[in-house]
Amino acid sequence: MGSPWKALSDDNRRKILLLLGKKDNMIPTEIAEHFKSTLPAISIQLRILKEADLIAERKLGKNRLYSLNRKKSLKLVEFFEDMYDYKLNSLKEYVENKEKKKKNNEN
Amino acid sequence: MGSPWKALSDDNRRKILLLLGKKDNMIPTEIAEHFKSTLPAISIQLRILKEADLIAERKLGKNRLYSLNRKKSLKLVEFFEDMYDYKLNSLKEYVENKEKKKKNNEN
DNA sequence: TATATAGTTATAGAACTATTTTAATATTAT
DNA sequence: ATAATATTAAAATAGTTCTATAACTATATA
Repeated sequence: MGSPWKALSDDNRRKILLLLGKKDNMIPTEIAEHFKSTLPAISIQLRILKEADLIAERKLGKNRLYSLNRKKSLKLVEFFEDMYDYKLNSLKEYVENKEKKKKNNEN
Repeated sequence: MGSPWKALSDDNRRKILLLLGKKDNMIPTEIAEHFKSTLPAISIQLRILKEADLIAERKLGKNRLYSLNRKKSLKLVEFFEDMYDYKLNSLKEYVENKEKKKKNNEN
């Protein structure tokens, strides 16, 4: 398991996360269209994000679908909570509800 | 101005931030006591955190006092908000109140 | 002024990171 | 089977980061 903080430290990787925040189940080719760099480069960034558990990968035919792992990102927000000695329950509840809704919508 | 995400990507630097979250106005020597590494190494980590605007430096005699810049950290939480398309007002208000209290206590 | 203290800066080596090009693999379609 | 497509893997290169040691700067004190 790679460090999620290292994974977040790259501009392109954070941009990928924002893309996946807007749209789940994107394929590498589609993601690469938003960047200047090559598909192999994007593939590596996706692997780093996956190894940091920030995104999830699903194989479907010859495609690989990538989606945000929202729960992991929440873990990172906990660092800021610790820094402020503050509990951020509202965000947790919000995301957990959103996850449930998503599951229900997936046929 | 250095990248705050790069600054956060190092374990020791995040540990420094947690230390400063518990106690403001720490000096490098005091911070270094919490680590295995040398004072020059800590000094460089503090510089990186300062250049990322995550901490503030104040000179007092031959000492340098370091404190968290809570507002900057909040900016980073906004990234997670963007990813979730969610506004985290409660945390903002909390930290802003805390800043005011701190200022009032500093005679 | 001399000395001690607190801290930074310079430098060098090891380890890590990112990107590109080229090749390899897996799946689907013909 | 063969070709086409989507994607990862490998190898080479370039650049960055971290740490330690040594040298330097600034302040305080005797």
